[in-house]
Amino acid sequence: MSIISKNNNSCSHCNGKADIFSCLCPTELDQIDAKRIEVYFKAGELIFKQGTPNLHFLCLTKGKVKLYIEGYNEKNLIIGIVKPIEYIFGPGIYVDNIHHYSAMAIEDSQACLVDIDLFKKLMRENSDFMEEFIRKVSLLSIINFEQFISLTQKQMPGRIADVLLYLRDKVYEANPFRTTLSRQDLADMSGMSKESAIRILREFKDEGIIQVNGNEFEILNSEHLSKISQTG
Amino acid sequence: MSIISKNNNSCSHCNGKADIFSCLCPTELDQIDAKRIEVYFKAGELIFKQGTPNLHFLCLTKGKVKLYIEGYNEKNLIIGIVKPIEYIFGPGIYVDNIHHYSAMAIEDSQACLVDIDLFKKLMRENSDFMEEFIRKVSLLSIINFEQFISLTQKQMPGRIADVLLYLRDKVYEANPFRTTLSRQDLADMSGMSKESAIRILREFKDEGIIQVNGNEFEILNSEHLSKISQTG
DNA sequence: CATGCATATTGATATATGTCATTATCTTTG
DNA sequence: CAAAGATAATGACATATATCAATATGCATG
Repeated sequence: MSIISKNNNSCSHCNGKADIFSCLCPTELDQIDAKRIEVYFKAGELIFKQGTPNLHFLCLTKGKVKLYIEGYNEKNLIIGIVKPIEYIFGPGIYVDNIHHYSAMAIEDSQACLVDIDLFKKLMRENSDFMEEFIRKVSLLSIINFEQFISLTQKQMPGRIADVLLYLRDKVYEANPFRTTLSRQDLADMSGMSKESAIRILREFKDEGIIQVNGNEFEILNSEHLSKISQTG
Repeated sequence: MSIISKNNNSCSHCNGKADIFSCLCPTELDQIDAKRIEVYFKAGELIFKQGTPNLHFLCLTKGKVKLYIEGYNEKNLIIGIVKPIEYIFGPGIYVDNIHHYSAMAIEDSQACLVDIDLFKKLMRENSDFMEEFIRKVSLLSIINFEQFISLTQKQMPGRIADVLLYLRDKVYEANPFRTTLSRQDLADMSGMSKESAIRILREFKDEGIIQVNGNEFEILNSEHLSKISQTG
């Protein structure tokens, strides 16, 4: 991981896409610009680990990152995949300054790190910015509830369907899509064993609902998949 | 449900226990006092329902309330039990003004309803208050993660153990404790069928880990129960 | 190109958990 | 107090899911 601060890109460059920062005036953006650190991560590299101090607010500008809770018996639960330009920040910021999940690059990635204290200061000074932030936190929480219900009340086919639809609609925004997530990752997203995930994928393939070729997936029958998602 | 506004109690009366409001100055508290509505709910009454507009921030002053997501096939997932003096507010406040879970009194309860717009206004004006609010939201999120891991990675005995420890330590703060939660509720807290919950409780009883008498529970072997919680 | 290592796949089997039917217990109500 | 309705408990059984072992496939490395 290599650190390059203050390169030719600036915060205002990201600003167009990165909604939350559009609440900040130029002076405020400059403060962030002056203190932000730009970091590159290779695919597979750990960005931060659950349990370590949470010192930065992170803005992903390139690549993709998986967020996962490290649970019991070496099992992980992937709670989301982040793509540019989106933010990575944990609930620990205002509680205990500890990361409550881990983040790992699943593609070569680039991120800006903003000092948490500066971030908090701007929040206090700019209530539009603050409200946008709360909106983001709240949205995360709502998405969380959905995954919660999916994992606790649906059977395996429904959960795999949810993962496939999530990847197509929210992560890759394409169909077919090629993923760098392993089968183990797909299992960690749907709360089941790797073998079970593979089996369900094969069933979907046999039924003509999806096409699978290594890491390339294509959803052929969207309606059927949505129905499986709903009937659990 | 009967509504009585502006009774002899005031916000400052609750203030001592209700940390978040201690950030407000008397003038601000008066604004809330002037607009708050005090409501009584009988055990079993619905306080608000998932999907309906979220117009109030709620402060529970008496009784107990269960928060639950209404999922598929009439199945509910209880995400928490609230006791006085704690707050009830959903992530919808800053997103879509919709309740994303339902709330039901499980004991005769009393709550103060504060208009969401006034609440948001105070948040904008008082950044201490705002930070306390975010702290609360974040804490909820962290607790959520824990339940998430419990439900997705532990087997039934571990999940029931978690529920029992939660009730003893966080809800009733007593041992033995008497609950108004039904077996179905306990099942909804641990993501399993009512029958399974009953079975596990009986096993714990047979092994001398707990004592059960109708709705009165006593944890006899705390260490063993914690171990079960940890080994999943 | 061969070798080794990681990942993916498959099948057989064990286990956890849900469902259904039945009985028991408690609570309310007339 | 009896009857009825809810809730709780139990057992038999079906099914979903994990585990384990074996094999296959892809991919990097020398």
